[in-house]
Amino acid sequence: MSTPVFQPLYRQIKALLTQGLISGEWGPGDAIPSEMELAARFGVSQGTARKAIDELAAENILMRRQGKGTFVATHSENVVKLRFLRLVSVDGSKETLYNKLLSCERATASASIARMLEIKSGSAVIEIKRLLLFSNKPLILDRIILPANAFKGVNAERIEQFNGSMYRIYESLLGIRMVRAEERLAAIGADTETAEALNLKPGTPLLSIERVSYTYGDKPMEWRLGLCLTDDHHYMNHLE
Amino acid sequence: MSTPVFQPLYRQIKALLTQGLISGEWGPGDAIPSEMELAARFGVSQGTARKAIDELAAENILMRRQGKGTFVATHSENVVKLRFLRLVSVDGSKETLYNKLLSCERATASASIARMLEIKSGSAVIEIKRLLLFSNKPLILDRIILPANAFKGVNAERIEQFNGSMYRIYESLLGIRMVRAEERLAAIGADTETAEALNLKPGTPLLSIERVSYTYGDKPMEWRLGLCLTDDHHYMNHLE
DNA sequence: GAGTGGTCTAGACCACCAA
DNA sequence: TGGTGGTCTAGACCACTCA
Repeated sequence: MSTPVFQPLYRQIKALLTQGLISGEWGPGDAIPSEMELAARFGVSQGTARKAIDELAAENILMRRQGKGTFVATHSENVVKLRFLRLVSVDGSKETLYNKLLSCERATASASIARMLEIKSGSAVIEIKRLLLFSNKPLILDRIILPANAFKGVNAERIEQFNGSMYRIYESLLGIRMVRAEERLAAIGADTETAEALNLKPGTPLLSIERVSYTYGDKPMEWRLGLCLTDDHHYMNHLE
Repeated sequence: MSTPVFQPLYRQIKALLTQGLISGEWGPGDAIPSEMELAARFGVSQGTARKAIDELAAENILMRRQGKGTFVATHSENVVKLRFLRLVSVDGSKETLYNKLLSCERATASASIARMLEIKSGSAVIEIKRLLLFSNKPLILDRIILPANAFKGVNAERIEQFNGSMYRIYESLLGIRMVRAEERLAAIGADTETAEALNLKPGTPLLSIERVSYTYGDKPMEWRLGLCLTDDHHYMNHLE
C-alpha cells in the first residue's frame, strides 16, 4: 500500500521533537531539554537522542551551543540573518538594506498560488508589495502572498515596525518559523510597472526569483516573487 | 597566529581519507576499505572511523551502500548525473540533452580567470565553447576554461566521445573529480554573438550562470559561463 | 554464511559555560 | 562546581548483499 513504517529509533525521536516544535511546546529561541533529559523522557540512550538532534541541527531547525544547551533556531540571530537572501554585491562591499512598503492588502488566491500554498482557490490571502533598497538604490521589487487565516495581525504597521524582516514578524507575532524554501529562477524583461518601480527602462533584464517557504512538516506558508536588478549584484549559490 | 590545530580524532581521520583521495589511492568509483579495516589501520574505534566517513558522505564525496561497502562518489551514476545542472523544464517534462561542440582551443588566461582558477595570469588554458540542446532546442551557450597543464588530453574528440559530459571526462581521463562548485547568477541581455548562437534577438533576457568547480582540498579546477534561455526552463534551488 | 554498513547502548572523559 | 554539549570506546544486534 504505502511506504513501510519501519523507522530507526532516532528518527522516531526526531519526529517527536518536530511534533513539539509544531505544537509550540518550544518556540523560536527557546532551549529544548538536554540530551539526557530527552533520553530519559523517551526511554532511549543519550546517543540516540543525540542523533535525532544531530539531524535537526543539520537542517538548521535546532542550534547547539556547547556548554549551554540546544535551542530552537530563529531568524533573529546575526549569524543567520537573511539566510534566504542570496544577493551579494559584485565588489563585495557591505551594504545597508532598506525596506519600502508599497502596499499591504487583502485579496483572493489565484488557482496557481492556491496550488503552491496548498489552500483553496479563491480563499483569502494577504498581498504585500515592497521595494528593497541596497545602499539607497532600489534593487528588488517584491510581491509576497500569505494565507490570511494563518497570518492574522500582519499589516502595514507591523511590517514598518520590523523594518520588513518578514520572517522575524512571522516568528515573533505568530510563532511561525520557516525552515526551508524552494526557489525558481529565470531571466525576464521588466514590464512597465516593474520598470517604473525600479526606475528602469521597460525590457531591462531582471532576475526573477519565485520562492515558496515551508514551515515544520513541509507545510508551505508563503509565496514570494522578487524581481531583481543584477547589474551590480549576483545571486550566489554553493553546489555540493 | 593562525587557527589552533586541535582537531577531534575523527576529523584527523577525515583528513587522512581526503589525502588518500587526492593521492589517487582510491579513484572515482573504487571501494574504500571497510569501517573495521580503517579503524584498525588508524588505530581508532569503528565508531570514530564511521564518523569521518559520515562527514565525507554528507559532502557527497563518498557513497555508502549497505551490505556492499563505501565507495568514492562519481559523476557517472544515474542518481547523481547532472548533479550540478539545476535547469528544469517548467512543465516538468523529461527531456533529451544533446551537446554540440562549437570549438576547443588553446588560449591564455586573463587576469580575472587566472585569479579564480588560482593560476598565473597568461598561463596556458583550454577554452571550450558549446551549445546545449534540450529536446533539440538550443538553450545554453557554454564557455568552459581549464588550466591546460592539468587537463592534458582533453580535446574535441574526447568531448564528442563522452557526449559532452565534462565531469565524466575529467574523472575517466584524469581521475579529477569535482566535489563542489560556486555559482553566481545574474540576468543579462543577449549580445549579438550569443543571440546568433541561440537563435534569438539581441537583448533577449538570459540567465548568466558563472561557475567555479573545485576538486578535493578546495582546489579550483574549472571555470564556466553558461548563458541560458529561461523561457521554458527554470533554475531550481533548495534553501535550508 | 560471511562481510558490509546501520542502529543502539552504556559508560567514560573532555571542553565550554554560568553561577 | 555542576550542567551542557562533544568525543571516543567496546560491544551487541539488525539489515542488506553476494557467493
